[in-house]
Amino acid sequence: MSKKEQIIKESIQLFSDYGYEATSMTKIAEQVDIKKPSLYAHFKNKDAIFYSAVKQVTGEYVDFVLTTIDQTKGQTSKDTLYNVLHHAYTNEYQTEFLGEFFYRFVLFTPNEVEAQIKPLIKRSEEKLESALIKIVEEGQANREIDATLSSRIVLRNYLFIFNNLDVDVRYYSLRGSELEQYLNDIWSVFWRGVKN
Amino acid sequence: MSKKEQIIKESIQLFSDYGYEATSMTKIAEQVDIKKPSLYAHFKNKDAIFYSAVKQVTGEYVDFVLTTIDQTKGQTSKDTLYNVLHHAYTNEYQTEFLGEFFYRFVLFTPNEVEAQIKPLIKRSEEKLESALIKIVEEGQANREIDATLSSRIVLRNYLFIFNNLDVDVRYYSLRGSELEQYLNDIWSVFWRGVKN
DNA sequence: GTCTATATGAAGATAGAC
DNA sequence: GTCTATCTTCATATAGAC
Repeated sequence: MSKKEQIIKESIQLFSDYGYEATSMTKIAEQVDIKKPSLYAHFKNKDAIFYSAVKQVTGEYVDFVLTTIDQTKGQTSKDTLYNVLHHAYTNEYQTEFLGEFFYRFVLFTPNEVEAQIKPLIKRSEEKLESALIKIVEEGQANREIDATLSSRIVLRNYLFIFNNLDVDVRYYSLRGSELEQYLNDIWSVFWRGVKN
Repeated sequence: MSKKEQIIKESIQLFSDYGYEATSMTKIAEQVDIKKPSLYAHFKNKDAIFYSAVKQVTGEYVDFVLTTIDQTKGQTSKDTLYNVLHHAYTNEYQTEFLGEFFYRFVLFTPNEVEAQIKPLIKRSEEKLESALIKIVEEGQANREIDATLSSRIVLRNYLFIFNNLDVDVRYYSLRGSELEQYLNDIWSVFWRGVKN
């Protein structure tokens, strides 16, 4: 791994744990075992490191979810929707790493970099939504999902869970069987609410 | 309003908008129109201001919701649950002010003050949950809500919406009829999922 | 309680040698 | 590319006069 890649990797972890302001260039330099001024040989400034970190995380996040969707296709829509959700929340990489960073900065973007990173996040959301709406519409065509509900409402409710479950997982430190229980409690009411 | 109360009031707004680290003592002093060192006549340090701010916001938040529950009682459980949710999200004080602060620091507590404020937040949640579980159980006794679902599952789903709708409202800047639509989309699927 | 002046430290960033 | 040394700015916080 190049020094530049190392810097991005370690800064993702630090930004995740401490937030933007509380992550100093000194801390980043320590993590990659160089001195602070050497960082400026790789990046123009702190904002540039942050931007690269966001770009990498949003990219990995989209790839992760799209791959999961691909791998779970060919099942019923119910199973696909459930498995995508389940896989996203029982995969350690997603829950311990991507999610923490992603949601921290989606929800509370530092003012200095807001204009730069909002488009990155918006594009990643659009990609996921267009993949998921297809599954919902297939489910309605199959009569698995109530077709009197608009696909927009079903998708909105699914995304509401998909996006916000992360908040609860993090807040209650849900893991293992507790997480499994929580996920099923939320899923079961959702499915009762949309099934045909 | 005393100077001390003014400091708390203005600091809530600043912490809300900029976060903990990015809110400086200088900014707080400017907002209340005194010089920075004068702040230290009222509070020991920045953490103490933050603690007072959290204490006030969590107190007001609990009062707001409990008052809403009281005012909407005597209706069906369905109406009470819906109205509590609706009132919380169409009240400007809640959406523009309490929510922003509350969720910012519930989700991402600054490390310096985490140990002090976690108990404040936990207590406020417990109060709300014990008020809401009663309404759910009444609804099950009335046969409005499916009694084969445990009250814990129903409450969990309701709180999931109640707490996390805020995240979406803020993220998508939902207001007026858009907010109303969003809220109804989420509520309608929830209610289909739990009703008898 | 409020101020001016100041201490102390750490932040982001640069200059320039190697 | 990496370093030491340094600049500048701004942070929290205190001393002590009024």
